[in-house]
Amino acid sequence: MFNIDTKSTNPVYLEIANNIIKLIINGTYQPNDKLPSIRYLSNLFSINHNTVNRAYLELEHRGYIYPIQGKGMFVKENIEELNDEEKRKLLLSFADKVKELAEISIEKQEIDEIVNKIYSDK
Amino acid sequence: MFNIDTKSTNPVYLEIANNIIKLIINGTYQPNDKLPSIRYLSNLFSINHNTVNRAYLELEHRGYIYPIQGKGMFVKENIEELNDEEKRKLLLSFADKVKELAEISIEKQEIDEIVNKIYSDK
Amino acid sequence: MFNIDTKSTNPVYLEIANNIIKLIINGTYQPNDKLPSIRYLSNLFSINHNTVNRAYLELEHRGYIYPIQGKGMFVKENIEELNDEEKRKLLLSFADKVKELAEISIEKQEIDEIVNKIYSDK
Amino acid sequence: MFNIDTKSTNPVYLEIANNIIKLIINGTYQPNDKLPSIRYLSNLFSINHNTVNRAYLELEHRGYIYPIQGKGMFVKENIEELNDEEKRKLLLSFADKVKELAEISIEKQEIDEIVNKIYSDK
DNA sequence: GTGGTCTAGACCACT
DNA sequence: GTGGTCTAGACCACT
Repeated sequence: MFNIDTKSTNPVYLEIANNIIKLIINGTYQPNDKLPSIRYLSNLFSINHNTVNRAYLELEHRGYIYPIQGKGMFVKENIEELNDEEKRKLLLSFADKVKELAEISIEKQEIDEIVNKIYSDK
Repeated sequence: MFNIDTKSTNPVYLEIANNIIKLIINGTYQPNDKLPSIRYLSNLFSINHNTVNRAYLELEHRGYIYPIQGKGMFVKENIEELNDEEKRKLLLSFADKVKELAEISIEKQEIDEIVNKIYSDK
Repeated sequence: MFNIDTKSTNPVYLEIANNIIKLIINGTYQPNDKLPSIRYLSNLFSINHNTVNRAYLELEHRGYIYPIQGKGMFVKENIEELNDEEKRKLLLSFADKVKELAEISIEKQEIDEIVNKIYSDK
Repeated sequence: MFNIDTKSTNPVYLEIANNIIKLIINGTYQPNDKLPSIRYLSNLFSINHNTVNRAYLELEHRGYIYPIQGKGMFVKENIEELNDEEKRKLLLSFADKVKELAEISIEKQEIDEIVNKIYSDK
């Protein structure tokens, strides 16, 4: 379910935050659902709990989650707008990626094949 | 020609290095061509010369370029294999991006539209 | 243990890198051992931390070591091939040195005495 | 006759200077012999004439050669002491090289073979 | 003018 | 405390 790329130059806390946003967008975590505990995720990824904490702080700042003292972090309600904004960002970033490929003369056909393969595997 | 994304979490030196690799792959810089000088690029991007130097050091380590003392940095010959490897990496990273979009239920149609738009603009 | 020759025309960062390679080859540092921290070595040699960092960057590029964020630099596994390659280089460089001496008419006997002395002192 | 290692981290002007010293020590250039012209060597090594000039300046400073205005550079007389000093330095540097090899557990036998080979080829 | 190396100092991410 | 990145500034070797 989680998919943290440690080879990325993204800071680990951002990798985690972005991952959780995707799980919220695709409905894995619904409004008012409890998110995994800091301890659980820090064990899962073999990283320090402060790093997971920082990821949750980031999500709280961005308006995705809220804490309940002593209980954990929970998904906020009415985040459709945030989700749409996030999708828009991901599509823009996708478009940049496609432009990159076009600039180095990758054929459109090669791109279509990759996209078709992924969507037919679903 | 250059396209440095300062909003990226990539270190600036990697943004520069990756940018130059793309310009080598698409043939803007041919084998034995002289690359822009460290001082020129540091002025162009308003960054410290050591950062550009680090980018060129990275490209040298990866086998893309070589220095001539007092003359500048030049593109190596016989880098077809490096270029292919780099293209392969970019396509893999593209596939990951598409998988991300599929996981958050972006419709294939939306993706196809973006790709079509970019390739028809070319 | 460390033996940095500041009189050498080698850049300081290479002196450090080469020194550490020798300590890896002779087994002082084993795979997955933690290397001295950048700050420790920069204090030890009274040089700037960036210079030690550059030495470690060099070793990382050459495939000898890897970093763990917040923990330090560690010796890689499966570096036998690298070690053999490095030994080969040192023996080639040694052969060049001997040729130099032969060319200026140093007697073989003088060379043998030096070699014998060093190996009997071990 | 000349043997300039451009891969060395030695500055090129020092490589040239050291090379000429060896040619003086082994008698290729005798006292009062004229050394090759700056123009000749800069063509031979495909380098700028200033670099050769710098090498000759170095040799002049070290007491090996003297200039005659409009005629060129010549080997000094009575440089036996300098030659001995230089030989001593080369032997010390050779001894360091051997110590290096001993420290990385190169067998004495391997060293002896290299030395024997080079001296029997002479 | 061009790259190579180094210092002093700063701030960030992660432990 | 540990590595990673960056700035500002300096001096060197080579053209």
